[in-house]
Amino acid sequence: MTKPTEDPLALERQVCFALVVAARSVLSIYRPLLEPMGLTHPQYLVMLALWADAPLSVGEIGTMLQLDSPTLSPLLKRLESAGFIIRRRSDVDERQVIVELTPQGRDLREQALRIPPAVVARLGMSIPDLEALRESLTQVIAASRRADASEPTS
Amino acid sequence: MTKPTEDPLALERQVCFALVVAARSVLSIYRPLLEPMGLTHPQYLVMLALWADAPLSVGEIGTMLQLDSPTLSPLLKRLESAGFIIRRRSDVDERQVIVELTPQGRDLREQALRIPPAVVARLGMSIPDLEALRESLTQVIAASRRADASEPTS
DNA sequence: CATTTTTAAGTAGCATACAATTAAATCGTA
DNA sequence: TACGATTTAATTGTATGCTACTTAAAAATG
Repeated sequence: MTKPTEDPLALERQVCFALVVAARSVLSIYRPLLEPMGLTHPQYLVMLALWADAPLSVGEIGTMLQLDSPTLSPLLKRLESAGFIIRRRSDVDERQVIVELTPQGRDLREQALRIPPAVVARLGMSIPDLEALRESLTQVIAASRRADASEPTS
Repeated sequence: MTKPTEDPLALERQVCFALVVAARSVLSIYRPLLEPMGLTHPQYLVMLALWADAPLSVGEIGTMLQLDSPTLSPLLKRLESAGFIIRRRSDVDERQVIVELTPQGRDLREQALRIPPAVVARLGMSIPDLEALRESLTQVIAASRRADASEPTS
């Protein structure tokens, strides 16, 4: 029974504040689980994309993860020096860089299978609650994308 | 009617992926609105905390925003050189640094009042939907904090 | 009262994100 | 076919976040 504030700038009313803190909080649960695998969370997301559908171009990974080349390029370099992926220029279109899994990168999937259940266990939230949250977040993502699309280009 | 995948590592099933992308997407809506004020989103959050309850120590801001001193220190320096805040050592406890608003920082609140409605407008989501989302996120934050608290300390 | 422990900020180093720019390859079209 | 426009990555520079460590001050303890 918290008294509702009328202040529109109250921290506890800001959806984006809740969003940012929730993301950071959940990431802090992933971190110790991913660390033994030698992956950060963004790197883990790239690996998820590759396990689902390798090989992928940098651009395709960017579309799937909503990340740009300035973020992906150094990240992919680190994944390559870790031995999980290989990057090569496409023969068909030399502008594109194709990202492929190494056997080592493929093998990592085995360990990754333990991550989602471990996260759910540590969170202690019900699967339906998490499902509902994911649906809700997907709506926000769609809404944001619409907003971006209609933004006036200078 | 998307066919549900049985793959537990499918990107579209990862709550944390949705969380991270949603946060980034909504931030991209704030960015052009905050830029004319000369604020980034984390800086905006610090200002919200100060508008609500200045003066605050660095530690108090960290508690409210769930941020540590390594993040806050440089951020506060930038807010200070922008002329929005002043930092001074506490007289009572010289370990603490007290953050105070400048008149300029106080005045900025006027412009900030336009931010929340502008974000809601651009998102195009209903207030009840946003409220429900915020509630849901607050649950996740609480769950994460419990998980962190119970984490075995090495 | 002296020493140890704890606490509050800050610094150093690393890994994202993002805006702006660059470089190279491809495409479209005259 | 030549050439300007577009596309794909990468690079540069700035601002978070986080881990590990440092410094200084306050608190606790013998």
